[in-house]
Amino acid sequence: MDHEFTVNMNEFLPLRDVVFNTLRRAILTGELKPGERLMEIHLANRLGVSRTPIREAIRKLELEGLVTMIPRRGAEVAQITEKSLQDVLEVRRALDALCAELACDRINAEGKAALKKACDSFEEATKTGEVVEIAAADVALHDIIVQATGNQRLIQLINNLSEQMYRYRFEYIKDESGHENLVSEHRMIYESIMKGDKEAAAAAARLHIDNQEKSIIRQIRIDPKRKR
Amino acid sequence: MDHEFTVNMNEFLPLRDVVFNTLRRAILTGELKPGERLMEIHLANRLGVSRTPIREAIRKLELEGLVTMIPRRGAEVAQITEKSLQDVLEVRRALDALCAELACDRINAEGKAALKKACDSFEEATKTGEVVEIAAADVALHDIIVQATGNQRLIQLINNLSEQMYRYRFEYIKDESGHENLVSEHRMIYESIMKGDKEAAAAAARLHIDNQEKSIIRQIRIDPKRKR
DNA sequence: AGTACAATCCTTGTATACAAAGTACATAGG
DNA sequence: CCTATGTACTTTGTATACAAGGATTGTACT
Repeated sequence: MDHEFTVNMNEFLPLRDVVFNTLRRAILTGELKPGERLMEIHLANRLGVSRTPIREAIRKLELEGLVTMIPRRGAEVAQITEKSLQDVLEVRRALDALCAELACDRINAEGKAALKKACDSFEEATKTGEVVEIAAADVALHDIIVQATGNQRLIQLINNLSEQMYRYRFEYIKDESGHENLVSEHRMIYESIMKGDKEAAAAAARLHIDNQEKSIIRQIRIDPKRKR
Repeated sequence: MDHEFTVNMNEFLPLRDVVFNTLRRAILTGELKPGERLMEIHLANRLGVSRTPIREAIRKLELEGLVTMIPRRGAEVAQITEKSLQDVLEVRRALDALCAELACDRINAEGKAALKKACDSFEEATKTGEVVEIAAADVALHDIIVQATGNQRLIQLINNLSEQMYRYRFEYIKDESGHENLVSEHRMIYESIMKGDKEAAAAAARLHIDNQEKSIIRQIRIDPKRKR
């Protein structure tokens, strides 16, 4: 089996961070599959570095929950179970609702302008039907809301939790039938924030996650990637 | 300046994990103070290990937000600002409320029994006035609720966020005047969960955090440890 | 006396060497 | 033929060596 990922030497970062980003990307895009072993020497050879930066990167991936350590056996890419996805989504539902509420209070004029634009861009994107474009527009929109909270810890946590589902983000966007729903959900969140209606914004954010959850769970059931 | 922490060699864990736990504990208890540099060779000598496990432990502390990396200068204990504490508490408020709601649905018979016992134990502890004992009873009670959710990700996140405030946990318990409040807040949460009243449980959990926040912020204002 | 420059030391970043443990395979015995 | 044991190999865990960058201190010159 041959992987195609490679280090990006342009980055002026410690090797451990380059390796960390590289491996994380490979895991999140599915290039490294759940259950696959991460063997230090192989990775070191492939990435052209020594074991030290590899090991340090793995420590971070470990704490992030993307790899599982097995004593004396090393790291492997964490399995994604339906349960673990539901756990993540359950937390995200609460935190996205919190984001929406906080954004109501804290978003400023330029944030509002950006949000309006992002909302329109998303609607445009759905019309093109380009999955990648839609996904990007979706991320951009949510990012504006998250950033508007000004809560660094919250921003970090949401980003981390979102990552856990990156492998499935295209799946639920591919489902064309959900597009009108996505658009109207975004509109709902957008309008609630504009009005400063925290209750409505939180409710809309929760509904948005609920629908994503349904979509993702359906995809998993159809194509159960979890081997064990 | 001399630190007294030492490794616990009884543990049958990789050294990196022993070091990680040791350093984390030292940071959370305030033994290592914000802004203090973590120099690898010194730590290695003090803990009787080589630099490798130290470095790997620091990578995890870095991702956990307990240390800050400065390029070519190494790690130092992360500063705690009032803003960062409020950020943490804002997230905890949402997640504790979520815990309370989920616990309403998911707590089982033995969980209920344990919760009742923990609630009584806490009340007992406040009567003794022993700060350490009160803190332990408080943790035990909250832990039962958190565990009752059965959501591993949520459990992990709450534990991590709680840690960020360990340095202040004694401060707000020392404040004797707040004890009746703490007891009644716990009772409120307990009863709401027993009744399965999610709304009330969530509200009580939020109130509980609100009061802790007030107490902690007051402490910080009195004794502003942040140097910069 | 103050400033600028240089040399040295300290610390991190990275690579490699060595030890221990676990696994797999092969061989021998029942 | 199946099982059990031993040996060799693979891989992690830990230590150490080496290189490079930054900071600090000392000295010389203005």
